Amino acid sequence: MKFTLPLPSNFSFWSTVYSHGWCVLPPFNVDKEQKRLNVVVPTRHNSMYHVSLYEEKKRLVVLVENSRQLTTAARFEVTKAISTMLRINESLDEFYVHAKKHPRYRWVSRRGAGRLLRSPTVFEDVVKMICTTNCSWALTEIMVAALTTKLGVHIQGDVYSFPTPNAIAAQSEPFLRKEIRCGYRAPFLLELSQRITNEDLSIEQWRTSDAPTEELFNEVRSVKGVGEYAAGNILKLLGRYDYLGLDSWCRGKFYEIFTKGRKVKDSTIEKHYAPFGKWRGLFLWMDVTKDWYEKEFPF
DNA sequence: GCGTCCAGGTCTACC
DNA sequence: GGTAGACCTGGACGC
Repeated sequence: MKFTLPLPSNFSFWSTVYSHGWCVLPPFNVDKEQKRLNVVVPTRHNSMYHVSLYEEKKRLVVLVENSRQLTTAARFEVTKAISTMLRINESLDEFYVHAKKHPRYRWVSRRGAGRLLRSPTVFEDVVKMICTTNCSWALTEIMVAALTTKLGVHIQGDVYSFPTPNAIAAQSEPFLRKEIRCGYRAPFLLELSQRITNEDLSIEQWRTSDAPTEELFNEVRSVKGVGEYAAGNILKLLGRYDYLGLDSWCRGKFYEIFTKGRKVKDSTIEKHYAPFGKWRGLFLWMDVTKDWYEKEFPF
């Protein structure tokens, strides 16, 4: 089944797809030949839709690969999920006004940069973020691939959904360590999944929470395995950019761009971005990923 | 091929 | 509040 969705004038599909590494972590998958983003969209009634997305004539084409017909309710849910993932209805006008004031960031609105791709659920974003901590990107890919193929639902071909909190909570710690290769992160993933299944943590409400950012940050930090870096970046995916979420890669890029490769303290980096107020985390991300936008396929 | 070392964030114990 | 060490894996390196 195929339908299209309108896109705002300042929206760039490809800039959003390649806003960070999520697009290559399953169930996301990029088809470079056809310039499509493939995703698996779960719905409330446990239906899973394998969807292929691409831009055509300023509209987003939604191709549902595993269903010929969608009910009105299912189509509404799929549309809502895609809009959430691509941040289609999130206004970045204020950010772009800010960016245009600085010659260094004039390229940002021109490229339609700033919308950070996110998963259908907050749970998926948080699990993936934990899987990026203290390891190489290659290991993150191994862990996420194992989570989907061993604990997700098979959709079609080599496509699997991302596991639910229930699916992870039902596993043993040794299984997560040995089969998912997540090592010492295993108890963190188990505790997170169990807190959600026991209804001790309403993680999906974070995206619509109107709590002050600092309060939300502390709640995100209450998840074991989520430290300063992970929480800062999870917050960016919740639409809050007050924290930098620095990791070794970001620090390295900052040194390269601003200090001729000389290491500086994190507090120096924080002072550098302080003038950007609540958008500082996004301005940092624009700096460290600027060279991505000059390539068709950054990775 | 094998062993050793290192990088990568977070947690916990300790001062 | 700050710091050291442990956690675990893949990759680089030397032999």
